[in-house]
Amino acid sequence: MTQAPVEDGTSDRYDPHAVQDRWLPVWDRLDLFRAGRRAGASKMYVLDMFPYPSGDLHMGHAEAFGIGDVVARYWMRRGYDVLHPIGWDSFGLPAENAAIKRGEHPATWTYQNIDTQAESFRRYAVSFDWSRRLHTSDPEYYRWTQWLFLRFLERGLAYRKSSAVNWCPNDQTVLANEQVVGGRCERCGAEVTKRELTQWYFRITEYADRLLDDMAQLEGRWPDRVLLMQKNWIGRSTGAHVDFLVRTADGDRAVTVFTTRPDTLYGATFFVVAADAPLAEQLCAPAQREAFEAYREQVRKLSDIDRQSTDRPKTGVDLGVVAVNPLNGEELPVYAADYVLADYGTGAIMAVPAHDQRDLDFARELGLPVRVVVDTGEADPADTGVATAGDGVLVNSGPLDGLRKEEAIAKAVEVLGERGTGQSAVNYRLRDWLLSRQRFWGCPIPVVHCPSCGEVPVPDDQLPVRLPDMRGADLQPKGQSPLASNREWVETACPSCGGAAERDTDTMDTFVDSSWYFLRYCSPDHEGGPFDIEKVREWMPVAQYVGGVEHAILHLLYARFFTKVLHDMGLVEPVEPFAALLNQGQVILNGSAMSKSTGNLVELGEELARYGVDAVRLSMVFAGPPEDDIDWADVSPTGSVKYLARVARLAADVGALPPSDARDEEVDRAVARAVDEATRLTESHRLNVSVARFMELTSALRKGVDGGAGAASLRDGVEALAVMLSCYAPYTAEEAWSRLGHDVDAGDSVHDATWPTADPALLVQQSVTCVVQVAGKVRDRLEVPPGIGEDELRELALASDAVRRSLDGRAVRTVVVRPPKLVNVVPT
RNA sequence: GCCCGGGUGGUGGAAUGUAGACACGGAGGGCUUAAACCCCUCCGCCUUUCGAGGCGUGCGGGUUCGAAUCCCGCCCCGGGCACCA
Repeated sequence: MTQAPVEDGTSDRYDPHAVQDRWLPVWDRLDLFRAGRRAGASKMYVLDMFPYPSGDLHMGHAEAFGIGDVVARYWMRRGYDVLHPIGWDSFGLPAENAAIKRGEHPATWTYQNIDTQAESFRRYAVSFDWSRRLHTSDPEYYRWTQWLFLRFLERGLAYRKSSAVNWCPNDQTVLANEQVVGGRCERCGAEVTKRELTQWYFRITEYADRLLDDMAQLEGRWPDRVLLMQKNWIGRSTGAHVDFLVRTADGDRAVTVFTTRPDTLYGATFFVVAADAPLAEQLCAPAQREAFEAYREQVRKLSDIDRQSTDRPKTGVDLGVVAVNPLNGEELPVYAADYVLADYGTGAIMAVPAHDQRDLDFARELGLPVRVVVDTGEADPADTGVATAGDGVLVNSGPLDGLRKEEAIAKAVEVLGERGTGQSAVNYRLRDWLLSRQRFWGCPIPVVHCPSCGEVPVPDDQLPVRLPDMRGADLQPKGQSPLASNREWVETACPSCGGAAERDTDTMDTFVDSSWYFLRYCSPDHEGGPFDIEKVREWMPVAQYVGGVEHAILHLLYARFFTKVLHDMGLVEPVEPFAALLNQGQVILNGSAMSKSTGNLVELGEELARYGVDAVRLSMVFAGPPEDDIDWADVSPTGSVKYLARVARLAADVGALPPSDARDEEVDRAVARAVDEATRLTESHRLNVSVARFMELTSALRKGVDGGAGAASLRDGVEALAVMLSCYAPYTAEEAWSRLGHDVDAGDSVHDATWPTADPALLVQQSVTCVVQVAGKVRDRLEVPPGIGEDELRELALASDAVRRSLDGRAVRTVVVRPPKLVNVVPT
């Protein structure tokens, strides 16, 4: 598989593997990337989303960490004290599943993979500060995950409730809303079903407003689409809570609904309760009980996917009771239906078929009346089947008649308020974060269930609640955590009364672990708390976060939530953890995602063996903008190898030139231009264009060498190139640096060098190409001084032969002059 | 269905008043006993008297002296949400 080194036929060979073998041990010894090395320098935190240890690194890691490394190294070269840590998100389902399959312990599998990945990262030459390495499955780490959980519990932000939850029948565990994608389990793809279970939640909904409003700080620094996805996911809608009185067999009962359209209250012609909500059962008249239960059974059998399919006809059942409209006293029939969701709003709605499509569909299905109360100028929904949701003038609405929609909403809320039957309200699509999992390989929930004291938190000084070893035990998922079968572990003394009690047997969602790891990196060995507040103050927030868009509404939302809670606890200063975010694209192959199961796969290890680390890294960034997907079938690592060999050859040639002070203005200008542009381009993450500038500079320097240009200029130019390239292709840059005569072994590494600066005087061009257009078409090009005046340029342009020829005798109407770059001559 | 993002040579992609930088790929040439490596030239489409001319950034309009870029309407591709009242 390994290709013979590229023979360049001239003075020097460039063998990428030999270069790697030469410099890697030297770098290890020089310890170049430890945060805090540059005392007094400004601090900068550059972070890559930490990996999950499944097998060795793959092409996706190479892309993401390659980009992150360019960013980190760039700021190091710019003189910043950069924190660029690495760790592993090492709890989680895949470890457990793999372990079950291989009959191994999850820890064995996990830590073996971590070691493999760590060694691969080292060879891939990512500029990590290895002294801060952490694993979320270490007791030293999860002790503090538990500590944080207890703080959330104290603040009422962690709680247990019984509810219909997402259940993955394959993984045999509950899932958070965020982990259900299109009705399927995010991990395994199985269809998710519902189960009524008592589970632990984080009250993330309490932070919904701040999660939404603080996004203003992130605008322009996070990708727009991530902000938009979070905004839609939180889904704030404003409207009103309205209290209806429902006449049940057991007497009258107030039932509140949420609506965004209180203005349409007079158009309500029926009332609907979610069939699977406890409320439906409570309201149901005895005579209808049998029909209701049959319907509810039918609903429960539906999978989420079927239930959510949009073109399914609306179904429901009459509950045999009526709800009283608080505005006009009208009695409305009450239905149970599955198009109303139990866990959004209050699980009950007032139905206004004329102005809501879903209500209209239901009304037409069951032959219920449709009453227009907002005249929008459109045809009657009862005839067309199309509800009118737009603005208009209120009709058939008593005191609201004649008002426009917005006015009517305000008026309706006012009237409801006066009568004490409603008020304005805000509702969110966001649900609380279900964090408990019925699986083994996770952070134990530090709570004890005591028959007399109830839920008792484990005292801080008894943390961590260690995950028992359970080597050899059956970890097969069976619907409750395997921990439950370990009686020795489960049975414990109540921390409060000392009586016999049982540990909570669930473990936490791994997204809890990853919601604060970036804080732990600031002081990874801290023992007095999850992190050293002072160190966090020094480094946070993360200046540049790099990771995939797949975490747009999972990890990124949770980490933002955690940071806000910790801010409220006075532990963290910023309210946002990640000041800037870069979403790198995916590496795909022949148009589709790489996947082991379909065999559509390129192994990173093989590519590295074939082309070398630098060529793979360079190909990744040169292929296109960082945020775009890369189809590996379209890239040419061979081209990258050739380019890197050119650089090494150039450095050898220039390094061999006899010492001289001779300069060359043309070379100096080319270098200054490249430095100036590459600086801006790297800083704005336009890495592919930056590489193009390096290639141009390389060609210019080659031309200089072959043409006998001044040695001092050539030497400065290759040094500048080596330093800039060191962020992109660290091995080759070091090799070039060494060939220029730097004693790397003695500590003079290119990775400790300073990013070059461009002399502004050299950036001023002596002449500029001015484009001369006639009627907007380019007819001539003139070389003019950059400071040329408008009048002078106009005359010069009008005197051009090409312009005269093109005008062909026509008179000139106007001349647009934009010195020094453009003249547009407009004929009549 | 609703909400985003995007359509530029054979390919990946550059370009905010010169469309196609930089590459990949292709053609031709140099070096070589030969090949590889390396170096040079050319490659959007059409016409051409070789001077140049016409057409071109998904399609159709518009604004402007000037539009790949801004606006309107379509078409296609990708992504997010999906009975959220």
